[in-house]
Order: sequence, then structure tokens, then C-alpha cells
Amino acid sequence: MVGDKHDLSSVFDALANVHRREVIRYLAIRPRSISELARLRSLSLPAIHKHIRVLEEAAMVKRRKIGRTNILALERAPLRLLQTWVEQFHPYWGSEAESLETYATYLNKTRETEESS
Amino acid sequence: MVGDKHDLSSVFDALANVHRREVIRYLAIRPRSISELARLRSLSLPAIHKHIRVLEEAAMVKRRKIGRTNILALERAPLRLLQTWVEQFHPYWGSEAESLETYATYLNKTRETEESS
DNA sequence: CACACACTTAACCTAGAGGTTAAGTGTGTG
DNA sequence: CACACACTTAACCTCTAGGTTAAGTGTGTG
Repeated sequence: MVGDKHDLSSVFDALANVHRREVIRYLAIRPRSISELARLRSLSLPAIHKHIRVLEEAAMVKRRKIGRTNILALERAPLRLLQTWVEQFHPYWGSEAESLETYATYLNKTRETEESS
Repeated sequence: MVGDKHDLSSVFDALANVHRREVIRYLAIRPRSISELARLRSLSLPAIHKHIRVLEEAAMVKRRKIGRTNILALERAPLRLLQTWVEQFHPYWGSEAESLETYATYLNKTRETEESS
């Protein structure tokens, strides 16, 4: 279970929705207000509000209230966490050492010599 | 909408579930049969079967039938796609050029000079 | 050929995601 | 002080994810 914290789970959940991924991309350019994001994504305010709560719970965005408008900014730490997770599959990125063909051949070879359950 | 294909959406959906992420991690070590994965994750066969269909639709695993057992192997291409997506946020990985504080300061400064909608 | 094994499919259930409309709460503005 | 603006919350609806049990389909084995 190493390398898969509860943290990471909320990040994947957050990114599983295309609206939230696009919000992340918009915020990567510069901070935006909630209504601006709603307009950019053609969503109602209650709808975008729910998405933003999910992103906040994953600690992917930070909020600051200026007067009556809420400004949101991207938090990059969870994205770095995500990258770390992906990189665990790197060691033999290109080499398909554990591909199906290789393994099938391996199975056939061992089946000839050993014969346990 | 550049950089967010339909492909990618199914990959994120697939990885939003902890069972499926763990299956990916098990397959990164070596290919496994369906019943083996069910046992490893303490899931019933119908349950793991559904998860595997999701992973197949995201093209993250490949299947080969040997006799009556199904052997699954990891496909790394979607993981590379995922990594590419994450890396688009890299340019100023560490520098928080578009952080909330920076932007708030910027807003205050411009508000003094220009005064449009 | 009978039976066990390794799934697969069908039918069903429940909780939650993601949207809606409508009403409520602060906060600037004329 | 009235009113508009920028959310926020509540109540509701629908669809689907993720599990269950039970029955069905190939495929080796004695």
C-alpha cells in the first residue's frame, strides 16, 4: 500500500471530472473568481461551487475573499504528488519487461519443469 | 481544450478508484490472472471483473486467454499520457508566479490606474 | 462423460456524483 | 437605506458507480 495515501485518492477523484481539470488549467494561467470560472465552463453558480469544494478538499486550489468576490488560485503541491505517483512506473518506462508475451513465454517454460499448484 | 482528449478522461476515471490503482500497481510487478487480482484486493469475481473492464476501456491493461484463465498485463502508454498532462503545469514548477498573493497585489495596483468593468 | 474451475452475465440494490431551481447571506454602490 | 452583485445553502431529481447473489458459459481433468 506504499505510495498511495488518502491524500492522493482525493486528488484523483478531483481530476476525474473534466470541468475540474479545465478549472485547474484556467487557474494555471492566473487566479480567477468563482463567477468567472462558472462562465468559462458554462456552469451555474451552484454547480461550479460544488466542483470548487471538491478541489479545495483535495487542496488543489486556495481561496481568498476580496470584498464580495472569491479569488481562487492553483496549488501545485498535489500535482507534484500526482507526478510522483506516475513516476513509480518509470523504472523500465520503455522496456516492456513484464509484458504479456514475455510472461506467457515464461509461464510455458516453467510449466515444463515445475508442476505445482 | 488542448491537451485534454477523450482518452485522458477515461484514464482519470479509471484511476479515481483505489482498487483499480492497486491493480495497476500489482500488474506493474508482473501479469496476473483475474482470480488472483480478486483475491489480492479481497473482491468478488463480478466486482473485480467490472473494474477490469474499466481499465480495459481506458486501454491500461491488456488481456490474453490461456486455457480457461485470463492473464492481464499492464499497458504503459496511458500512464505516459497521464504524465504528459501533469507536466503541462511544470513551466514554473517551483516559482509561484501566479499565486494568490502575487495576483492580489497585481489587482490592487491596476485598480488604482485603470477602472473599467 | 461428469465434474471442477475460471470466469461471465443478469438482475438487483444503495450511496453518491452532478446537475437543477429557489431562497438566503454578506458586501459594495447610488 | 435600497438595491445589485457574488456567492452560498437547501431541497430535490436523475443517473451511474460499485457492490451483491445467482445462474450461465467455456475449458481442462479424472
